[in-house]
Amino acid sequence: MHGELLPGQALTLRGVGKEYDMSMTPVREAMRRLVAEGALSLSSSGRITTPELSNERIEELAAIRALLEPELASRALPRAHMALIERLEAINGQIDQVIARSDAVGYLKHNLEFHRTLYLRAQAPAMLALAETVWLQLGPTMRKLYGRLRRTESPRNHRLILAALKAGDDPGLRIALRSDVTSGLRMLKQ
Amino acid sequence: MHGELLPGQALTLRGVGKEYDMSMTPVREAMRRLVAEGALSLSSSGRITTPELSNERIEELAAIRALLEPELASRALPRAHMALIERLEAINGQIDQVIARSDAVGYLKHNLEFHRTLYLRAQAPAMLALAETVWLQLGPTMRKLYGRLRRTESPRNHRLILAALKAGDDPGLRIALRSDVTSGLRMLKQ
DNA sequence: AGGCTGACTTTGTGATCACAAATAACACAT
DNA sequence: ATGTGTTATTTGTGATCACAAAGTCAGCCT
Repeated sequence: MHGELLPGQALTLRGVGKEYDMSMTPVREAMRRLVAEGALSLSSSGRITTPELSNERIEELAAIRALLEPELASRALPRAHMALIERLEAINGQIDQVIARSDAVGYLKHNLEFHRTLYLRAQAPAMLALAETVWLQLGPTMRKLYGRLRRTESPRNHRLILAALKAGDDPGLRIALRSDVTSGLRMLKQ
Repeated sequence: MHGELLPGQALTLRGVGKEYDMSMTPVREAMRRLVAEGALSLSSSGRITTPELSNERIEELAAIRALLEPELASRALPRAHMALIERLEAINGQIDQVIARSDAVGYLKHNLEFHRTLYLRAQAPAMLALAETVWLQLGPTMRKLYGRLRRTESPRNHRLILAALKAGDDPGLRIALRSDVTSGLRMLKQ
């Protein structure tokens, strides 16, 4: 999810098992789970790698984000008090620092933390779980294409989100989210 | 997904393994996958059962369906030729027969087949996978509450969907889908 | 130099086992 | 009859193993 792994990276049961000092069995269960969620892909011969997404798949996943995340934000809006907004602003500050260091993994991590912090207020666990599934699928690809992201865009969109939250402006919030989610991913294709 | 299992039903690794004549290991992998998708729930002690959904969860899952499925139908619309519409009409005929027999599992199966047949044309595999995840979570609950479903509603909504498909009416199609998806599930809460 | 065949290694699969935790069953006392 | 303590059984967990398929690599031939 945070882009620690690049697309196409192979993972072996014994290798990961040794890395975390456990046997193959629990690793298998975890891998199978991640394959089921689309976070890892399983070749016909059983080999497991991080997925290499086609442009069409990237666009589709972006469309799903654009569908789910404005809804999550909208549901969080009535419950978004000042304490939450302040926490989001703090996370935004961390994002600025991470961008300054051009730390791709840190950027992905804090950016997702911003979104998750907001969505947790939506009281919609199933919807949030679907969104996280999508993030998981995009992680390696976003890391690989981090250099192409217009990193100046993201903080601006986040500020628009915060402004809409403060104003209680639901349509504005939905638009800000859609544009935050798709502006980042528009850069990724090709 | 088809409601063969009722909510709260317990499943054991050894039991399912014996049923399908295999050892615990592959059963464990399958169960873990289904737990990850929300199709089964894992108690704190590791026991596995089909989920018993709260009213809030049912509403949330219905909201997700209402978000995803109109989008899938809309994407299928430009590619929906007469052959597809005829297949959907045939499935609708089977649904009528199944309702006459009050066959809950058959109803769920054919109803989902109707939706999946349409959505396959959307060329959006990730979005369809998310929709199927939701269906999987709802299966046992829909079966349990099948008696409460207004079974006369569903064929009418399906006819509205088919009419919108024939007319190439995108807004009408989206509305028909939203109402098909939510009218069924509105009955489920309490 | 390039491609092919062979042997060797890596890897996932399914099965089985020991173990501990949790559940179920049961007997007993009140 | 009901609650309680103990015993027996069921159950998931993690580890290990044999096996077959897949992948890798070296050496040889053309």
